[in-house]
Amino acid sequence: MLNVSIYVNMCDTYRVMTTESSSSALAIACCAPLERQPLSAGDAVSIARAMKAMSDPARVRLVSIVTSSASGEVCVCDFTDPLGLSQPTVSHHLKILVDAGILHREKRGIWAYYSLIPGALGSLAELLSRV
Amino acid sequence: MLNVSIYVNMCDTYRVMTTESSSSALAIACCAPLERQPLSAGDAVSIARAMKAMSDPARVRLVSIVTSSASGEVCVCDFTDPLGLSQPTVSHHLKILVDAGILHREKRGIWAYYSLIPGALGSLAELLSRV
DNA sequence: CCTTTTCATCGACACTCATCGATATTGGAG
DNA sequence: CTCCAATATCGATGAGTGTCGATGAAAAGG
Repeated sequence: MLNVSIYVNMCDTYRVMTTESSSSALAIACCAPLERQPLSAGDAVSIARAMKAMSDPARVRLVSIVTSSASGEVCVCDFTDPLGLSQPTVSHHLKILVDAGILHREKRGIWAYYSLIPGALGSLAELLSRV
Repeated sequence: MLNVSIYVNMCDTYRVMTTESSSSALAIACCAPLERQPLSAGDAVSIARAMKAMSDPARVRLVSIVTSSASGEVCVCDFTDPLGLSQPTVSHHLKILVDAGILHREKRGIWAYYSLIPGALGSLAELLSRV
């Protein structure tokens, strides 16, 4: 299917004019030249996906509880009470954080222990600097 | 209304036991002590809100186009074509980025110029390090 | 075997959000 | 003042998401 843009502005007309002939029209146009190549659509999706993992207050607190733990390992039952959320909801958020590569899950006996993947938050911050 | 937790686990029972009497039950429990205080609910909401602003691929690309611009100023008409989105949708995303304190909007004549607020992305990355 | 405990998954619901077309608003040009 | 171009806002809609209760899965113990 063809991607047809309905919204047409004169700004694009100015761009075509300036690249093909004179540059006198640039002064009154709004089009700004690029200094470097913007992020590709794929890179933007990756960055947005990583940010979305930390875009919920419950998940931010989950990560905070892990980083605040002395042992670095926290089991699910330690999350439910301080957050005031049900156990299925906590498990749901933990899964999102694991899928995003932020938390690590290790099952030992009955309990599931969650720990922070080293450098995960750092690489998340580094992604922001690349935008 | 009273907040009643339906989900009850023995882990909490262990915690009460250890704080009130001996600590022999701690070894078999899953409860981990805290090294420092986790983020408050309010702080978590603030951080999550900031992250949500960058949790959409279109908004990530919008910011990237601004930072890639030689002049540092980009008008709306420069956003629509590379993103393949309609003009109302682009305006919608730009408003979210402005409200989040990431972009600055300046209306000059017919056009609206958007520029990056200095240090906005840096403080966003700094927020992550505080989790 | 059966029971208990922890945790994940499922199904459903309400709510939010990204997107668009239509319309309003603003500012320049004639 | 009238027309037009650029942008913001509105209303609607379909997709996504957070939340929960109910249920399933797995492990430990009797």
